[in-house]
Amino acid sequence: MEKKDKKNVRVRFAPSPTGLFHVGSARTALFNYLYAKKNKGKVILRIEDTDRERSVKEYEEDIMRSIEWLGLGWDEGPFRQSEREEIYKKYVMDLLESKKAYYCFCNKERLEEMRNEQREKKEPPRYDGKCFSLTKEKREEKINKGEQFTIRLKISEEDVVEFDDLIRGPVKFNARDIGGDFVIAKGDFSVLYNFACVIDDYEMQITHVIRGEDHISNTPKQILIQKALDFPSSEFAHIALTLGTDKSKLSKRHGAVSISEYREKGYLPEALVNFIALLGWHPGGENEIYGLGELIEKFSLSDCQKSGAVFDIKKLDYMNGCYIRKMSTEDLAVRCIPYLADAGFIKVGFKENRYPPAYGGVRPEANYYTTDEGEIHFPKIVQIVSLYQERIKFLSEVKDLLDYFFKDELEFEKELLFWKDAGEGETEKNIDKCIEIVSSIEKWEKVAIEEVFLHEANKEKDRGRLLWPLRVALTGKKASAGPFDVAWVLGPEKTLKRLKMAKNRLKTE
RNA sequence: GGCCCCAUCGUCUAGUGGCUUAGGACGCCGGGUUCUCAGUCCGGUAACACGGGUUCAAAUCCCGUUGGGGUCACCA
Repeated sequence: MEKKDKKNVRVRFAPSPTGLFHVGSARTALFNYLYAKKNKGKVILRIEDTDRERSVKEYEEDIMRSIEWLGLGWDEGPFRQSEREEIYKKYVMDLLESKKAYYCFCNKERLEEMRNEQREKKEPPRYDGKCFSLTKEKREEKINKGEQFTIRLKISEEDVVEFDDLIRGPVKFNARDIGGDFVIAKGDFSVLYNFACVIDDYEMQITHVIRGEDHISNTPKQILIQKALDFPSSEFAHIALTLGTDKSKLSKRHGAVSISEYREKGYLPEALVNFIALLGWHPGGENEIYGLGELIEKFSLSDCQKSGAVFDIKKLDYMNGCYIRKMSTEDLAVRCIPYLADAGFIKVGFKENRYPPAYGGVRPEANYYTTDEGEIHFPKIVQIVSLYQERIKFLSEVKDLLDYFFKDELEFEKELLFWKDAGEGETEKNIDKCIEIVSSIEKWEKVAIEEVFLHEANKEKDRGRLLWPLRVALTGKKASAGPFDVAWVLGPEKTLKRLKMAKNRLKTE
C-alpha cells in the first residue's frame, strides 16, 4: 500500500531528551532510517525539547551517540525545537488572527473539576469551549490584568478525521472524541508538542511520519492543525510498540531499556540492529541474520506487524553470540579491550596524542597495552580473547572469564582440583605428571601440546583424571576454555609455575 | 469509562482461500561430540482466543464476543 511519489522521501527521528535513548525509540529510528534509505530519501534528526523542564542536555547527547553507535546516522540536523520558538509563534499568531485559535483563561482548577465531573458522568473528558465566546474587550481586559492564558485551536466537532495509515490502513476518528478545542500554546507562546511537530514536519518537508503506535491518537489533532494552517497532509505509518514481558509498553521497570546499557554490557550494534529490526517486521524467508545493507534492501512498511512485539532478551543474546562468533579474532580483541581495561586487567596507552581514543573505539596500531607484568602485545590479547569467542554472548563477560590470564595467583579451593572420586594422592600424582609433560615439550605449539597431553591422558580410562586438574590448576575455575589452549597462551613458564602452585595448594589445609 | 489499535507455539514470526498432518528461529527438554563450560550436530515439546456466518473449501474474508494494548495534560 505504499503508493504516492516516493522520489523525495524525507523522514525524521524525533526523540525527546527526557531520558536515555530507549530501545523502542531506537527501533522507530531504525524503521525510519530503513524506509528512507530504501527509497533514497533523507533522514532529519529533530530534538523535541519544547518541554524545557524535562529536557536534559546529557540525554540529547546520549540520543546522538546512541544513533551513531547503532550505525544509523542522519542527513540533516540536529534541529532543536527549543531554538525554533519564533517560527512557531508566527504560526500561532496567524491562527489567532484568522480566529482559528483563541485565548483561554480557564485555570487548571476549573479544567480539572470539569474533567472529573465528565468522568463521573462517564462522558469523555472535553473542554467546553467557554472562552471561545469571550468578547475582544473582555479578553484584553484579562490580558492587561495579567491573567494566565493558553491558546486553543478551535475545532469543529462534526468533523471526521480520516487518514490512511501505511501500516494499518484507514483509521477514522470523530472530532468530538478528541477532547474539544485543545491547547496548542502556553501563555508565553511556547508551543506544545502536537503544534511544534506539525510546524516542523511542514517546514522540514517531512513526507512520511513513521512513529510508534502510541502517537496514533495524536494524529487526528495534528491533522486538524495541518488543516487549520492549510498544510498538505503527510503520510503516516504507526508501528506497533515494543513490549516488555508483561506485554505492556517497554519501560524502565522492565529492566535494561537504554541503548547505552546494551552498549556497556557488550552487545554489538550490528546484532542489536538486526534483532530490533526483526521485532515487528519480517522480510519473509527463513534467514534471520541481516546486515544493515540487507535490511535496507528488503525493508517494507507493508511487512510490518500490526501487533506489539515483546522484547526477548534471550534471542538477542543468541544473536549477539552469532555475531561475536562471526567476526575476526582481531576485531573481537579490539572490541574486548575496553572491557579488559575496565576490569583493571590491562591499561591502554596511546602512542600518539593526536589519536585520541575514539568513542568506544580501540585502534591496535595507535595503542599499546600494559599489565601488572609489563607490556602485553596486541597479538597476545588476540590469543586470549579468541579462546572465548565461542563461549561468550556479550563482551562484558570477559571481565569475569579472563581474569586468570592477568593474575599471578589464583584463588580456588583445593578440592576443585579433584577429578570425581580422585583424592589428594592421585591428584598430586597427576599434577606431577603434567609438570613432567610440560617440561618435556620442546616446541611450545598448540598441536604439540595437545598431542602429548592427549597421548598421556588416553592411557587413563578417563581423560579427566589428568586433564581436569590441569585445567583447574591453570584457570582456577570449574568452567573455562580447554586446558591445552590455555597452556599454550599462558606459555611454558607460567604453565609450570601454576602447576607447582597447585601442587603446593594440595598441601595446605 | 470514551476513543483508537491489535489477536498463529512461552517469545519473535512464515502463512494473503485449497500446496498445511500449520513452517522457521529463540527458549525449553532429550541425545551425540567432550576433562569443564560453551559451541556444534541430531531429535523432541509447543500455537491458528471463542462463536457465528460467506464458500465446494478459512489460520486466511465478514460480523459479534472475549482478551490484550495504547491514549485521553498548560508531557512528549
